Amino acid sequence: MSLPAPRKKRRIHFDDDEGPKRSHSISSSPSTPLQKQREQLPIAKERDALIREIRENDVTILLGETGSGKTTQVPQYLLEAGLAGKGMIAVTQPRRVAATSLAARVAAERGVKLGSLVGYSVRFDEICGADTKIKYVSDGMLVRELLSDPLLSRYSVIVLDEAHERTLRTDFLIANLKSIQVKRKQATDVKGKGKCTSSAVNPLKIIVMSATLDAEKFSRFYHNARILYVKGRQHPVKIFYTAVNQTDYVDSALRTFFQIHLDQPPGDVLIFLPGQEDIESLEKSIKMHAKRLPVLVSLMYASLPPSQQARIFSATPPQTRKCILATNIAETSITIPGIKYVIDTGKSKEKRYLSKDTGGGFDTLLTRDITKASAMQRAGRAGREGPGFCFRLYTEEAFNNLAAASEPEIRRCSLTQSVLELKCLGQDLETVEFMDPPDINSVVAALKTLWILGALDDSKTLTPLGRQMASFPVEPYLARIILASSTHECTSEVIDIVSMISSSSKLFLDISDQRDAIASARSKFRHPSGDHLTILNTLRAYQEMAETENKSSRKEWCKQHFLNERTFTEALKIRDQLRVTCGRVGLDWRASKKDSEDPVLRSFTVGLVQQSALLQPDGSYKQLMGRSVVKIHPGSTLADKKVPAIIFDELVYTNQIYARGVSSVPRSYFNGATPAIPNGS
DNA sequence: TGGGGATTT
Repeated sequence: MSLPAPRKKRRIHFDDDEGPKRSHSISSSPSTPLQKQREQLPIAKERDALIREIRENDVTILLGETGSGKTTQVPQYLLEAGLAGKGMIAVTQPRRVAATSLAARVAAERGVKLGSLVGYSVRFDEICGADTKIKYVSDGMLVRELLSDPLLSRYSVIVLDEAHERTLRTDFLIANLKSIQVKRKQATDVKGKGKCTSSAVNPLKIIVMSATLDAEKFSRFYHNARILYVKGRQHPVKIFYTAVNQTDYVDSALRTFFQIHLDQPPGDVLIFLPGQEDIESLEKSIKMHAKRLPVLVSLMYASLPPSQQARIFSATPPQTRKCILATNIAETSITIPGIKYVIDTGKSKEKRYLSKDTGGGFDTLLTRDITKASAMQRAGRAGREGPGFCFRLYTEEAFNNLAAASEPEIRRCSLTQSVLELKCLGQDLETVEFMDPPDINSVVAALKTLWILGALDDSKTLTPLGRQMASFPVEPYLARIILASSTHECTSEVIDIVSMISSSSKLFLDISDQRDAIASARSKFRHPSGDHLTILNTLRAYQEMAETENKSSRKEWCKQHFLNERTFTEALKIRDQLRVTCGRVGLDWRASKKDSEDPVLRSFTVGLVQQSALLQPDGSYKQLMGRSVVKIHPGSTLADKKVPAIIFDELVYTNQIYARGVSSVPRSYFNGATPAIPNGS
């Protein structure tokens, strides 16, 4: 290791600052009755004013600091005030785990069984009944509901929580709810005059809840809707900045950690870093310098094996300080108890989709400065259980120059799926009023992709094929592959692979210093054509093993092969869902050409025609549709192989443009794969 | 030779 031991004279100097303070709710003592706890929440004082405002206005913006209790209390206030009427109250959340745990909490507060008065609905998991009035839902779930019920008529109030996160799906809902509210108002007016007796369409109330100062923007979008503020309940977090800019944030983090470790009272430390590589490097440095002063180092990032993730929750032994090195997974998704000190490098990795008019576009993954909102969120992690400290490895001036909030996803993501969903609702992304309009190039790229996939015709009209594609809960290109498998009679195999690809957890675990062992453990699954059929082999091996083995041996088998069992369990749920959808659109999911790989690869080529490249005379791969030279990702079974043509699941630009999820196909498969393939170029 | 984080009738 090249990092020198931290020495006194090279201490990093932090300026003391009385500025931004932020922290989180005090967890209530378990002996207090739930009703008492409810009354003590900061929002309880505002109850009557809140109900009055919401009753009088169609849209309300609620700016509530963390710990105010808005997410659990507002729906109950609405219910108690009779504002739900005959309909339901929906509360959207960007993350499924939030939706399920909030529902459980609110059910407990009301003393009812989960799934009766209070329920939740997320993918694969719904606990609701005929008497459910408050329903916590993932934002994606409500988008899907919109496709079958364009007026969302079951709901009388829709609460969009965590709106400041600006997920693609929340923005999609914000835009649609605005026009739904108008339509439902018109329907109610007409009904009131006795001209309509059919449906029971009731007016819709919208409540947008946000934790940052974006409230004005939400208000402007909804005709200057009233903004209500609710204070949070927080422990103070003292913020420190560096006196000068740091050039090496990993080295700065190391020095700062030891300054805390040597000089400061007990308390665990959480260090925010951009990615796995920095985390592993800092882990080595800390361990090397911590010989005499015990430190328990644990790591936290999404692709870390679950068994190692669990370590961050273990109790810290006496006389030891726990130090957690994490990506921004610890910013919102995971709460770690016992943190008193936060070290913030001010960096994170950000994925951004670059649409190219020449091809399918690609994702970039670059280390960037965080936003002010993110910096405040990180600092808040030090004050959950008591007063805390946050050391920012940048100057106060640098903080002041950070962007207030990150760009909404609608300006960073591929819009292919959203355009298809809007087409199903009879709308166009070009004309729908969004809070932040998408980049026109992204819209054009999405339209082009959908046209190439056959979802839209030459006049941008939704085709029957496109409607079928939209009914599958996977990305349009994967839906196209499933539909193509019907022609090639291999839907069974294709659905197996598509389920694995669309699982959110990575199948192949990676531990940097065990790469050789990993490669040999997995070699038996390897298929010569590449990653798609290798995934199929792996799934088949898992299922064969799972038929006879119990839970702990299954876990052991996955560990031996460095595979993530969560990927299999999630994929099997997705597969069930896809099989049901196949039945609904008239596909036979049992169709199989046993052990014949050609039909499978032919089906994939239909959906991946935009994600393909041809071998050039100089040995490089160049996009079939597009001008970029791409390299096969080192993690692929085809890395370093030269084959005439490849198809791939995605392109990621880091240092080079890498193709991931790669298979080799004959060039002839591209002939007539879709009507859109340019001749001979 | 390399992987921020969510999510889908």
